[in-house]
Amino acid sequence: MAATAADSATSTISAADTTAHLADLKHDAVEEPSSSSKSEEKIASEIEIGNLTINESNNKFFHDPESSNIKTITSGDTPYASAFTFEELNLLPELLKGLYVEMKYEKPSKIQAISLPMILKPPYLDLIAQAHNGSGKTACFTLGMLSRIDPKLKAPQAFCICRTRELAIQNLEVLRKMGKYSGITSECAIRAGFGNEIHTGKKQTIRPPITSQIVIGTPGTIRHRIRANKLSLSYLKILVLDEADHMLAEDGFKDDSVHIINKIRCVNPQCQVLFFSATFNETVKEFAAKIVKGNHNQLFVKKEELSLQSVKQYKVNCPDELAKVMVIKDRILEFGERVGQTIIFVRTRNSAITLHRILVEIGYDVTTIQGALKQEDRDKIVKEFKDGLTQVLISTDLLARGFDQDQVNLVINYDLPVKHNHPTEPDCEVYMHRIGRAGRFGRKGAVFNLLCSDADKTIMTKIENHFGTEIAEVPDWRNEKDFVVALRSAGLL
DNA sequence: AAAAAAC
Repeated sequence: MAATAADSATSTISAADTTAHLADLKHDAVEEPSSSSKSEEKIASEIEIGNLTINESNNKFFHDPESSNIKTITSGDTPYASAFTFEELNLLPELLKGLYVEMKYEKPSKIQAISLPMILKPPYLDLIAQAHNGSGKTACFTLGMLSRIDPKLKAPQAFCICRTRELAIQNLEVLRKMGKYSGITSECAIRAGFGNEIHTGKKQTIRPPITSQIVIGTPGTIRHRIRANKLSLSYLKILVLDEADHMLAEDGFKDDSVHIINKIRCVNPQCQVLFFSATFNETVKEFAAKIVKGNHNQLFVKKEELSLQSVKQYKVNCPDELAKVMVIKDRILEFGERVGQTIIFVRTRNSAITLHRILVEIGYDVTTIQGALKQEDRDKIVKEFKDGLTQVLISTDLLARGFDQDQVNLVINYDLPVKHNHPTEPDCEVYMHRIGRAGRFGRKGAVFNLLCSDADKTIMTKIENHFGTEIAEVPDWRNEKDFVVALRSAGLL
């Protein structure tokens, strides 16, 4: 195996490498610096796949919430060393100031340490990057975009495509905060104003071409602006797909994403492409690898290691739907409200409306968000929740991915996520994203899965098997004490 | 209507 690796034109780096490692880059593997006498066994293992070399890397240098490994795959011959500090990344002083003063960052998280050198170092290879929920992916690509902008050139140089308008707005907020001292201009490209309202027939306003240096938007709008020649591709240096597995797989999103990428490749073949997500199933992984340019980098996490250690998962058997409602109100939220905010996920818009009505009827005030609401209402509900004015939010999978609110400690799956074309099969990716709304950046959290049929139990088991985890059961849905124990064991009470 | 984006 070592011979094949040495013979190949590829070189391998360890994400755990230190500066001392620079001299060692052509070697097959690097010892984990902190390893004991058993260091021989700790040597990074390499597997040859096609022209790619895989390197299992151990990185113990960051106090990251996750201790699990990120697998580095690199093709091409550019060596990369992880960044222990932001200074090593040769950022402009204005950006460093943004990181320290505005973002209050001290040093790179694990995914930032590994991915930022890959993003920022010529020849600016494409990157497929997977990392845990709440581990700092957004900062990776926002910093990547900001760093690559030529400040003197007032034209779009970076795009970020997001799955929902909420996510586009959230990412723009992060970018502007981080880039506060940089003078770099940015804007959202999302469909303004209307939700699902019917057009009034008002004449369209004539839109000027976009001059912002960074454009963050939803796929339909970006595609439309490009086609209308209002969004230039001529100076584009970097394209980011946030929640990339979703953007490349789901009906409606896939078409737009692929179309935009192809269009960019036509005009601007050397444009760097970054795919970021907490989840990449095997199918999407292969598809993504076909889309990126031949020489590219990949970072992956094993699905068994994707669960957040700081978030405790529970299942609760409920005899019927009413029991679910009672569990939410009288068992979980009774105590849960003291420890932070809660998101309750449901499967459909209708069950969001129904659950909202029932909870209000029995005297419990909640807010609800789903895609059929007008955009201004959606914005208001998100803002109230982010400002801490509301405590409990019911949501469809609209907020399942990417939504970042530190104070969310509790996630309740009123309905388990299932595949739309296969209602007996769980959607494990969505499950992982939902539970990732709690426990941001290593915070404590708890998830309650409410089950009320054999079908639910089967789906739950399939989820447990998929991630190789066992989910603890709350013994009796009627027993308040059982829930106190659960919350306490999650570190929340 | 699974939900989401958007013409």
